[in-house]
Formats: sequence, structure tokens, C-alpha cells
Amino acid sequence: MSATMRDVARVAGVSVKTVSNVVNDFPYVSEATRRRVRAAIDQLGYQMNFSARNLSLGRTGMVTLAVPELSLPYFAELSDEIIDAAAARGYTVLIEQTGGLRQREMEVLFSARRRMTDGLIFSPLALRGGDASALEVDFPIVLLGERALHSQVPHVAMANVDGARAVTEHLLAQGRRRIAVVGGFDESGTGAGSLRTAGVRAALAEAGLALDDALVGHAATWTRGTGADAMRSLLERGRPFDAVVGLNDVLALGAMRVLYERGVGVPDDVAVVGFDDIEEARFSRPSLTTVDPGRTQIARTAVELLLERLDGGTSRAVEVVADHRLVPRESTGA
Amino acid sequence: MSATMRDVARVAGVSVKTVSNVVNDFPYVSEATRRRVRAAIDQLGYQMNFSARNLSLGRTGMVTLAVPELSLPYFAELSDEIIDAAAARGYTVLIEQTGGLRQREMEVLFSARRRMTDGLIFSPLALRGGDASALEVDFPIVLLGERALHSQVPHVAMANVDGARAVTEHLLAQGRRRIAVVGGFDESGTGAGSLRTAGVRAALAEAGLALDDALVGHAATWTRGTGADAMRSLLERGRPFDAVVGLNDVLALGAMRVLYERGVGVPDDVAVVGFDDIEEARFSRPSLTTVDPGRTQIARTAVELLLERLDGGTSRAVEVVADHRLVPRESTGA
DNA sequence: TTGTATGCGTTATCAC
DNA sequence: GTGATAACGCATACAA
Repeated sequence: MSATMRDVARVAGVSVKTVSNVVNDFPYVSEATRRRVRAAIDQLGYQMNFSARNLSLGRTGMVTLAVPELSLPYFAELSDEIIDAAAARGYTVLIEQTGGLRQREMEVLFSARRRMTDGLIFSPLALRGGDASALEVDFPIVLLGERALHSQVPHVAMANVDGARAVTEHLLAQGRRRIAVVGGFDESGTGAGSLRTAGVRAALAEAGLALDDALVGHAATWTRGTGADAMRSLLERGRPFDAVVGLNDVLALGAMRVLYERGVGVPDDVAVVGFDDIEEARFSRPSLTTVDPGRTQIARTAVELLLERLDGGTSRAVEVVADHRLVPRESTGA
Repeated sequence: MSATMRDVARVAGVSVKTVSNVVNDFPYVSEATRRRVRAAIDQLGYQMNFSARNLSLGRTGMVTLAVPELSLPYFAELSDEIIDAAAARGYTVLIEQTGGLRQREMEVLFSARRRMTDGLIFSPLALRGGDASALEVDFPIVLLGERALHSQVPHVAMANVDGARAVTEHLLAQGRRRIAVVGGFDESGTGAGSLRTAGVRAALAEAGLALDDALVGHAATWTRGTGADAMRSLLERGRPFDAVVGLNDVLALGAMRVLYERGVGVPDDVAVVGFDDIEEARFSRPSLTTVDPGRTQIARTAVELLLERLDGGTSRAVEVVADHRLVPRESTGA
């Protein structure tokens, strides 16, 4: 099989400890022995055994990233950035897909597989307030998303309320008054949907308007397909509207698709906005006005916070809200 | 710290080996001791240490998946399916992003980090024929994509030539004659681009036509942005065309976006097709005619082939070409 | 600056 | 059925 440190040590005529020192760039090694060891390593094609190192060190250099689904563009783009941010710090990312299902989100926290990594960056969708205690585990966690669970776990949040308020104000500024929402589901919760809806309500209230409940199209999951379904049901109700807030971009894109099929002009008849600023929003027809939630900042901050826990071990609760930015595009006449 | 098998053994009043037997569902354990051990495990909250197990077993239960970028929808959707397929077999997936860069693709094969997993599912973009020897490593690999490297490594391929031929025939059947290609780059190679372009050429040749080199828009990488750029440069040339073959969906979507900006009607003035059948293609305006390359089949087959190598160790070379399917949509008048 | 000895937590061998 | 005990390959006190 492959060579071990012992083999290298024998060939180089040194001890195992010295080989270890060289491999780990330990400073106090004479240049001469360093060269001898390097030569032996090359000669034998030695490669470190990670399992052995991990066992000895008590850590793995890997972190788990748990997201609903990679096929959802927002999470794909987020994962992309998290992987890069972790790699820049020497960590490797292992992705777990939960499907947004409560049971699988629980498994992420408690399954044996979890123990393969040092920590967890977790973007839960289904866990509710009552599940907060589930986060009291003996490994570091950083949550992505709101403090839906009222726990002390550090988390990186989006500006859900302010972002939704910003797009809604943008719609109001253009004279839109009858604003529909696509994606509403469980407003009682503290998830992104509830918060973004709250932002819409807040902006409307400031303008002396109220959200018409008949103009809320529900979507249990957030995909193009459910966005399209929600828009169909909205149209069937016959209640007129002149703008649509998709609670995220794919919902908005699905809704736009249905508007197109029904001959409703965007933005002429109905303006449409989304949330997330996924790449696709720049290229859709029409291009989609949306909120950039600061994805890069979110990814980097999440990795930083987690590694801080892993290395240092500070335990203070932290909440970081990423900077958001309104991105006006054609779907609102930009 | 957390409990070890020794702790469990002590509490249960048995040996470590017996605990191991229970944890691993080893058959020859009496029901009584099994219960005692289980109780001790619950009492102590024992969880297995993977590093120790991995060291002892000589394997990790993890495989690496190396793709260009997760933010490219095709690779996001593919990764989604590969993760699920691997999970169904008890394996965990660790994703590596290469950016499609040759150096980073090499690193995937040779870096120390590679040793963290048992095998590799590899979707290379930049490796060329001369790099074939790089694949002669001492761990199992399954390649996604063509046999670009003329190696004996098993691989799962798409029907690039036949798929491209199918969409082109579809265009020809609708009376299109001046067919442009978006995404062409290095036709000398054996990558997906070359093969798909070859499929276009073949279909044209059968119809007594030839691909007009002035109608090939180049794109070094395959994104919506480069697709848009390629289309702009095509339009600048002033050479008329009545159809566009995007060498993948995002290229086609980027091209469609530019056609829209320039007031060119799709499909009335120009028909557009893509390749990959990403989710977005169903919802774009117009929806995009494309080729379903059999993504699920590709994912499952890749995992099967790799695990076959890991478990059994059969070493015969294998090439599997997934089933493709033409998906006609609005962008070609469907 | 380098070597020796020991531990990390699990599995495997082989007795009992 | 169950229990000692030796690997597995590396890191790290502690010595030298």
C-alpha cells in the first residue's frame, strides 16, 4: 500500500517525529534534514493519511454545510461562495441537503454522519421555535437566516424586513398601489417568508395602505413551479393588482412566466420584484428587479464565525445582518 | 469530552469489542447484552468517532465530487442528484470546485486534500489529451463527460453528438437553414463543445448544408454572460441567421437575452435551442427547446460505477452513454 | 535540533 | 457469545 511516515523516516534515516515536523512545516528543522526528508517523501510518493491525523488532532478540517437543495439557485450560489471561503481558510466543505424537511434538518444535527466534521453552517427552513433546544449541541454551529429559533447560536441574517420594505417602496414610488405577494405561507413564523411579508406590510402601512389578504398567493416551497402555481391561483381570484412581490427570485420568475402566458404585460400591466439577486435575474425577460442580500458577505461571515468558534472558542452570541441593496431592473420599468 | 467505546463498555460491564459489535449490528450478540450496551450508549450519549473508525477501516465513506462551479445550474442540479444517490448508498459527498481551470483540476487529482475521501467523481473541463496519464492514480475515479483523455478510466458520457444532432435536425425540420452556434471554442478538442458542434455539423451535412464559420460565436467559459457576449459579436458581424444552437442552456439563455434587447423575435425571426434541460429552460420567455441529457441517470450511474470500484474492485474500463431526449419548447415554436 | 514513548478511538484476530 | 490485545498512522509531551 501507500507509504507511511515510518517508511519515510526509515528512508531518510530520521525519526518519525522529524518527518512529521517537516510535513507540518515545523520551524525548528535544519535545512539539511529537511531536504533529506523531502527527498524521501518524493521518492516514496508519500501522502499523509488524513484519518490518522484527524484522530490524533481530534479534528477533521471539514465543516458541514446544510442547505435545502443545491438545485435552488440561491443555495447553489451561496454554497459556491461558502466552499471558496472555507477553502481559503484551509477547510473543506461537506454538503448536506435537507429538502427543507424538518426531519432531515433534525438529522443534520443528530445523525452519526454529523460527527464527520468539526462544525456546521446550517440554513434551516422547517425548524420552528420549539426546536430551539435542538441547537444546543456540543459542536459549533452558525445559522444562516433569522433567529427563528430564539437560541443563542450565532447567525448571519439577511435584511429580510428592510429588503422587502425597499422593493415595496420602489413599487409604491412608481405609483403601484395594489400589491400582490407570491410565496406567503406561514406568516406566524419567523422565517424569511414572514419577515419579508412583514417588510411589505410595513412599507404599505407607511403609505397608508394595507396588504390585501386576497392578494397573497401561497407557496409551501419556493421554486419557479410553486411561484407559477401561486400566480395562477391569484389570477383565478379575479382580484386586480398592479404589482407582485415574489418572496424570492425563483418565485417571481415563475410568476412572471404565468403572467406572460396569460398576456399580462410586465412591467406595463404588472410590475414584478424578487429577492436574492440570483444570476438568472439579470438575464430573464424582462430582467428582474430584486434585492441583493449580500451573498458574498453572508458566506464569508458565516465561515469566519464558525472558524472563530472552532479555533478560539469564544462563545458570545453574535448576530450579523448582511448589507442589502435594491437592484432595479426592467420588471419595474428600470 | 464525549464518551468513547471504552466508557460505554465500562458502564455496560462488557468489553470494547462487544460494544463495537452492537454498534455495527454484528449478528452474534445476545439480546441481553445488546440491550445493556444500548442502554449504556443512551445514558452516555455515546457517538462514534469517525476518524478512529476511518483509520481502522482504511476508508472514509466519503467521495469527492469535482465540478467547475456550483453556481452553474447544470452542475448544481447534477450535484444535487449525485449527493442524493451517494447518500442512498451510505456515502457522503465532498464538493470541490475547479473553476474549469487546468491547474485546479490537477490539484483535485494530486493535492493532499484528495486523500480525505475514498474516490472521485470528476467532471474536468480543461484537462486535455496530454493529461491522460494524470488519471493513473491509486484511487478510484469515475469521469463525467467524454473520453477526452483517452484513458482507461470509466466514465459516464452524455450523448453530445446525437443530442446536438437531434436539436439541429429539429431546427432543420422547421425550415431553418442558416444556423449559428454559440459557445464554440476549441473545436480541435474532444470536449463537450467540440462534440456538440460535431453533431450540428453532422445534421447539417445530412441536409446538404455546412456550418458557416462566421456564424460561430466563441465563448471560453459557458455562462449566460459569455453567451450574451457571443451573440453580440455574432450580430455585429452582420451575417444573417435564422437559428441559434447554444452549446448549453445558459449560453442559449444569454443569447436569447441579447436577441430580445436587439428586438429580434424568438422564435419568429430566430429559433433558439440549448443543451442540458436545466430547470430554468422550462420557465424562460420563451421557454427553451433543449436536450435532456439524462442527468438523473448520469448521477446514479456515476455513483454506481465508483462504488463498484470501491467495494468490489473490478477494473474493466466502462463507458456509459446516458439516454438523451429532445425537449421541444417555445423557442423553436413548439 | 532531533528522538522516544505514548495516546487518539476504533476494528480485527484469535483465543476462551 | 465474549474478551484481551495488537494494529491503524500520526501528533505531541518529554528527553536528550
